[in-house]
Amino acid sequence: MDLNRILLERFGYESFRPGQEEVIRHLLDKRDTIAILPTGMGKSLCYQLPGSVLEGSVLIISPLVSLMEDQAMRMRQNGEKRVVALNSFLPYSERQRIMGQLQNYKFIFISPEMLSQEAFSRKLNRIRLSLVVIDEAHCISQWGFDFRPDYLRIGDFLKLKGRPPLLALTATADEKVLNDIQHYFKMEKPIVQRHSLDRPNISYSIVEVHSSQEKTAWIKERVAQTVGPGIIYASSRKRADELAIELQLEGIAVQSYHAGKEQDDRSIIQEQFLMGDLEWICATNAFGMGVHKDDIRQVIHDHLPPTIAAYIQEVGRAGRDGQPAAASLLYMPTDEQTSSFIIQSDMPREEEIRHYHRMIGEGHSPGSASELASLTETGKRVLDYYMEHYSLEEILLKFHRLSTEKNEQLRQMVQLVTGGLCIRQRALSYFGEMGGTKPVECCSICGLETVKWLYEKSIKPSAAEKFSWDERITNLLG
DNA sequence: CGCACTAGTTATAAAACTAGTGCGGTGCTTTATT
Repeated sequence: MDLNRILLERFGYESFRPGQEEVIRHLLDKRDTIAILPTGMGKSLCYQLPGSVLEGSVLIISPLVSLMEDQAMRMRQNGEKRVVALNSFLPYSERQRIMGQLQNYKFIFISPEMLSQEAFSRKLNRIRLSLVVIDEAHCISQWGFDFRPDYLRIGDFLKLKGRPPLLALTATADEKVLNDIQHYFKMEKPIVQRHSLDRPNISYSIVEVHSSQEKTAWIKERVAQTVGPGIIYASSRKRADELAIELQLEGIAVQSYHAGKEQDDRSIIQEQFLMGDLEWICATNAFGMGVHKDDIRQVIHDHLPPTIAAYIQEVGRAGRDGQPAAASLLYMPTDEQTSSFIIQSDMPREEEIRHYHRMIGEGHSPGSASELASLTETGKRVLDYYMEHYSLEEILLKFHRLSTEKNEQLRQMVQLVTGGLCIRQRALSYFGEMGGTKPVECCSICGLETVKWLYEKSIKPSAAEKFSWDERITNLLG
């Protein structure tokens, strides 16, 4: 098949980006494929092209409603009209209508939760699928086990005999994430298409301080003196708000972003950041997925991310245009305990698990049993999944392992920060890469010259060049 | 677990201690007996 001709005729591109053609060929050969490609390397083409030549529909499982809406909108803008994002944003009647004629859509975006619904998966089983895509597939590791158990149920759905090839897409995957993807999505001898995670234009630095006031002062000075746009990652919503206010008082165009804000506000803030109306964003880890902004110059961490994979993912949002970018992480020794607490806090404790299990065994309804066992709503739904699949002893063992794993991952992150080794090399070796040539501005361990470009604040674009408010709202509404 | 904040303590007054308290991330889905 002449893929280059199809690429030009249907998509208008002269040539493939690195990795794309290989992934597409694997899929056309009916092989399960895991593609680790940096964001902005045209991941969506990897399923759009095969989808357009194969018979049947492409099912794309996406972690966020906003992400699927965004991608569906882009596809429609590019002329593909047979695309639909099925989610709770749609009125019930509309959803029913779409479900009734599902086979007429070429590209169907859904969440893992939607896939778990009987009515929907039955419908889906009756139509012909040419390809199943799991976008941002690392979410299985990040969320599946203790937060969004429906990620684990995707595998149950895919068990069906004669399913089409499966494509798992992600930008960052360490060995554990790769194993989780293969195992829980029940992939068969998948081909792994990798692209190096090294980003030579990003320089890393670790800044050791002794209090959060010192962190605040450092951030204020840094943001005042150096170029944006940038993202500041904080560990709590409160801290993100607090930093945003501090910086606003300095006259910086900045807003905070976290899950405690209204969805509409979140969309507008993200859009303003993309358009350049906001120079900085102070955010929790809620910010990032689906943010297509190439010119982010800095990422600052006010806290310790829970894993190296999460850290590299957040840092990787800088410098996608290939121009120099700086990643700075502020660290004080007590940060380890704070991070440790956060990652352990939502996991059900052994006593709660035993209690819940006993109450269900005695015939209490899941609702009342979870209340009696003082479980959170999330904890309950997670346990419900495990109780459908495992015995009590197996569940306890699984949670024990999960907890140990989380601590170990955090320990590795601490090691990256305090170990005194080259940060780039240490991070790359964590992903099993040897590390290529060392850039001049590598990291604070290797020694950074005064990074001059950081202090060359450019003139801001005039307001006239930007979109008007009305246009922006129209864009938001798609 | 650690941090920020509050209330209570001291004792011829105000600020400085101490003990106690609350808080800490990520998202999907809700179609029914009133």
